[in-house]
Amino acid sequence: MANMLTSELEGLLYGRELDSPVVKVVRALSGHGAVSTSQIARNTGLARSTVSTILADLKRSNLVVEMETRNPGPGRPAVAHSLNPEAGTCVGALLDVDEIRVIVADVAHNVVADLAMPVEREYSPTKAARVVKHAVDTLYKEHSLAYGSLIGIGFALSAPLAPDGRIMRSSALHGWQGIDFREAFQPVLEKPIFADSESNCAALAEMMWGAATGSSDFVLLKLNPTVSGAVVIDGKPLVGASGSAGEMGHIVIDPHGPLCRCGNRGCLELYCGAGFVSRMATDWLGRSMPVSEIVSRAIQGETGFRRLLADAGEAAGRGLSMAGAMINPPLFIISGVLASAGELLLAPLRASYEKHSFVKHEDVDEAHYPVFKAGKFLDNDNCLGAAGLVLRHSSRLK
Amino acid sequence: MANMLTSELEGLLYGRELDSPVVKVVRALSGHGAVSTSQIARNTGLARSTVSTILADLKRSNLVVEMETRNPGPGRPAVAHSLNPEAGTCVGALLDVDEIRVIVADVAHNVVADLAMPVEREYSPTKAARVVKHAVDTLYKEHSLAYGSLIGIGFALSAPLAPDGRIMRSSALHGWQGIDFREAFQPVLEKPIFADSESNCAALAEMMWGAATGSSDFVLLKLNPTVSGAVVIDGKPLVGASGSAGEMGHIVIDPHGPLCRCGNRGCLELYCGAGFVSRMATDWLGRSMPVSEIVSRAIQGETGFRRLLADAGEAAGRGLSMAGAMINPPLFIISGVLASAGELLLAPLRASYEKHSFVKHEDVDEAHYPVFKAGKFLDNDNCLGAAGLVLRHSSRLK
DNA sequence: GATCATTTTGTCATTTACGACATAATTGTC
DNA sequence: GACAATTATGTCGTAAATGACAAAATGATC
Repeated sequence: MANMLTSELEGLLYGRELDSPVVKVVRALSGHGAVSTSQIARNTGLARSTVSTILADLKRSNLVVEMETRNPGPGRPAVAHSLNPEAGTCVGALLDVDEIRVIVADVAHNVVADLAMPVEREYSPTKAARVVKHAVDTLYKEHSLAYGSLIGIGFALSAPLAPDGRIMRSSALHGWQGIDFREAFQPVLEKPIFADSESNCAALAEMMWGAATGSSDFVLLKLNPTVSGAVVIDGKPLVGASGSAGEMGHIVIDPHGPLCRCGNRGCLELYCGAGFVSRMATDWLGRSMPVSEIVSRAIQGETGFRRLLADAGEAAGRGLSMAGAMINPPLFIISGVLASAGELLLAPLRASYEKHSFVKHEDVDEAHYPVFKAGKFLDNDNCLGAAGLVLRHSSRLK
Repeated sequence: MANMLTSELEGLLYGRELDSPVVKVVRALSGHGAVSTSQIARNTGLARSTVSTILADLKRSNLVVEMETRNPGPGRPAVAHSLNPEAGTCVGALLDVDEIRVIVADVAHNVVADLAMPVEREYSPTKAARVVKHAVDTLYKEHSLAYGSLIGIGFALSAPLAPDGRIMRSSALHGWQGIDFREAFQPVLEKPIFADSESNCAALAEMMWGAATGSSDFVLLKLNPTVSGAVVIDGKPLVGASGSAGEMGHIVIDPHGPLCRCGNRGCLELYCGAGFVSRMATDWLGRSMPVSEIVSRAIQGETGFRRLLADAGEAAGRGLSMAGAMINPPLFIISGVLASAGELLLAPLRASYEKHSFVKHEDVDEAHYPVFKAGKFLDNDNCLGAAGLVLRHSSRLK
């Protein structure tokens, strides 16, 4: 049964244009939880009648189920639709420096299973493919899921992926340069695969279910030990000529600054990454302290730690002011560990952005001035987004 | 006769969706000179049959004419199509600080007439509309063109224009903040009007007829007394929340640097604008010298002037490395007065970009590394692009 | 010089998305 | 409780874009 549904779903999703009406509708459904026909029509720009017939097809195939909802205002109450969780499962896999993490989600994007595996550094693509395959097999067996229900696997890569599907050099995935991702992973996994950079996946997660819901243009900045980011234009994360769009952590803000792991001097990462905060804390305390503890101490009111976060926010704001000048997005999402500090980070960040920006707050009315928000996901944004690639099936491995 | 054609053209162009097949075809035709049916199909992504029928319509209305061409390889020779220059005229108008410039071009984008008028600073929108109207009337009379053949007027603004059509504060067009561009200009001109920022128009010109022909993703940097720029993604120049996307001249590269006219410190403009070059030359010579002369002296081999241009290139490269990190475009176009120095500017610029970039040349193969080119238009790029808005009719005043 | 491969072009039946209409289900008001 | 107002939904004819087919016009090959 589930198998039949899955093959139908595959037929409906793949083999189609990347922006065909069907895909748009599924995309809209995969975003918000329960949506009515007319809402989908408004969101996608399609005609109501088109959405209506498509939904009828999807319901006939049991891929979409109805849910009853209340309407606040007058008028006929809307029928809420959502993807049938039983229709299939997706996998999201993160390939990080020293860790491979796999999550299983149903079509409605509820996380069903989660498995993080440490791996020795400098692992090979072949190794990675085998590890993922094994993890998926294990998880499906453990949770008694049918492997046939798996409709696709999305990958979040800690390396740039060029538009042609080739992996570019990165410090995280060593020796992968020049490898064709599809060729390396497709044979082992025997399912449709999708991939994007780790930070683009994170942006996708925030756009579909997080702080950027409903926004199609925003810039994401992730403040972890490494600082990365993504630029989303018109609902699509920018890829770039070599797949490295959004790498804001390595904007050089001081050519005479300290040396960065990337080989340049004075990269933004050195001034607003989690590494900066923990290094400063160590200097101050004489001992090391986990970043999460630094943040919670700051929240509890310890001024020293607050100042550290403010300094990081100041630098981040300066970095984002550059994005503001070039891209001028209506929304900035700040995520990563440091973002859990909330306003302690955001307030100085906003002030610094304003200070270093060309467009001042008074130059424009409120509606035209960018909004700064903390991200919703702190831990598994990239895995979640990778799973999201499958249903959204926006990625570059056809 | 011309009038009949024009009204037909208007009917075909306006009243349609902004990306309807007809508009796409006209757009393709307005770009390259002579294109075959199948080439248009490939460029636009439309089916050959669609293009075929549309072209038939356009030919019947005399808006498109055939030209014979040779084919190099085997196969049936292609029939080249191009817009009929007699079908109508477009106007491009630049509203600058102390100058209003108007050009008239035919539908094939040959410039028919050109008129630059100095105006006193801080002129009002009403004044501007009247001046443009008067200039257009004069030019059409002088060149014995029928006013009825005018199908639309495009404006290049020296101010940000928000997506909703409202003008934001700028140092060039004083007191225009909050004005609805359409409301202010439409009544006076009685023709379809279009508008975009000056630098976005310049980018459009480079994309349609200049150094970025065929590219749909690139970053433009204009090195004039003011330094501006544009970011083109997917064939569309970014607008931004308040219309100030691409304002790269005011990225702060040194928070403790000298004060900039915009009120910040250490903006990029101060290190790579034409103002920087002329200021340094004045210091050195003890007298002022026009930038154009500085450039030609440098070309003739005078090392002092060469060094000045190299310094500007160095700074520009550093600025562009930030665009590289965020956007990672495959192409950078450098235009403005300084770009006439050619490799004297570009060589140090490339070196500096490479030095300050995260993605090094050796990290990727040639195909994934960005190309740096000088722009094709030095003087009237913005006017030309403004006229281009009309046929492309991509702009935000519906 | 005939044949093949190649590329372009136009036509036509099929598919597809849309706009218009009619209908359904609720809230608020008199 | 009836009626207007409002909003959502489904159906159907129409317009439009497409894919498949057939034909045309060349260069290359034997």
